[in-house]
Amino acid sequence: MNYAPFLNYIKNFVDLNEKEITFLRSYTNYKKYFKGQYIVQQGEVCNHTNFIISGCTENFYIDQKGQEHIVTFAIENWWSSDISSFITQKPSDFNVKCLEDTEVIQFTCQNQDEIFKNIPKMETLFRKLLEKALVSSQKRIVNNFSLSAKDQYIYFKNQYPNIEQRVPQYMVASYLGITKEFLSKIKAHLVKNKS
Amino acid sequence: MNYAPFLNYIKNFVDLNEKEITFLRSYTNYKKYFKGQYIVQQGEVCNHTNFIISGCTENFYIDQKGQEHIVTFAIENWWSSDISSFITQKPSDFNVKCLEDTEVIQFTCQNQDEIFKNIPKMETLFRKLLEKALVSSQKRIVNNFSLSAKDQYIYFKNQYPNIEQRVPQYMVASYLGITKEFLSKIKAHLVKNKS
DNA sequence: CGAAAATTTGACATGACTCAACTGGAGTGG
DNA sequence: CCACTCCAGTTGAGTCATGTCAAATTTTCG
Repeated sequence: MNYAPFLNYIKNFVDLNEKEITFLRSYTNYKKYFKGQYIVQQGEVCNHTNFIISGCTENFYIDQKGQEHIVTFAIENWWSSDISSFITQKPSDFNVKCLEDTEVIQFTCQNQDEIFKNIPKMETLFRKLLEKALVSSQKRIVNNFSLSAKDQYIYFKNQYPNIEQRVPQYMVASYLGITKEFLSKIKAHLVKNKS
Repeated sequence: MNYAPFLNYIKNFVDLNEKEITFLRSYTNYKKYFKGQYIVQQGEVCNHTNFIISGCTENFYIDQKGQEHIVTFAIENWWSSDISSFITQKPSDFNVKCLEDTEVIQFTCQNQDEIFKNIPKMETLFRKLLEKALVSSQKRIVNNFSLSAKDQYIYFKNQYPNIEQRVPQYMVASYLGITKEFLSKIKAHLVKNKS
């Protein structure tokens, strides 16, 4: 079990003393998932928020037509859960699935409340994380408005340079909301006209 | 000046005692804007978060091609600001403009910090609001993936029944990310095939 | 090596956009 | 009260970005 990356991450934002760290440890736990395993399954309640120590997850759903859509990826030092299900404790509309063997630090909804009650700094941290997540979610909507599929792909590559090599291309297409065939054509076009 | 709706709103989530209410009042202020007035202008820092007592605002930006895109509307009991600029205190990419005469309760970034420091319940409230905002932002991305323009329009009408009558149709189109002409055609089609 | 999965390519289809012309109210001023 | 303009909305013809489907090719991995 490998707890240090989690504490290092937190240290970037707030300072915790020994007692707080001990508390935090006792209200979180380590878990290892294997490639292909589901952390959350559509229809089940998402019981944990997960901080990724190593590995990679996708968050996707299946729509009425049976088509799969990837909403987010998450890698080391990111958070992964279905926040909607987690906060309401109602069945999730999404799946969270491991694309690689994945180690996480996780906590339940009740434990999150305990942590926030006992370490208010942690609530401040989470509020700020949520602010940032909201900004980047809005940014994605804005890009959808203004950018062609090609430009959205370029934006994605710049913003998440580490992800493209780790996931198959058809998943990138799904994340961008386009077909795998069309992404393939975009890439062919980029190779021809640039570099 | 009309402060009660703000307190009523807060009372839905947390209980504040007299002292806390007094504190809150002294760290927020009331302001009235007129129809057409800008609360935030693209390029300026968004100094305030605004809670709308009465009226209606739009949050929009102008893209490279000079085209206007509405990102959000806000009406009574909603929050209105450019959160990205507010939290970073950097120039905003968006405009916030009043579509009607609009009364708000507002506070600055520093005052928000003071409020959270002195009334931790308020930070909890904001964390929860941010969670919900993030969920609905993600929901919009998901709808973009799965729904045709027509179905997105239907969804919009159901979710925001109060807004459509208050803003012109071309703004609804902009919010949905489609052209006004196409929305007009969608509506004609809906009238013919249903009702 | 062989099978399955992922990617590429091409022909064709379609949802949504563009542009331009038209309709119909809502002022505004004479 | 009419004539004029302005703005929002409608309609239609043509176009373009992206999707669909199917076949061919490449990569991955047991």
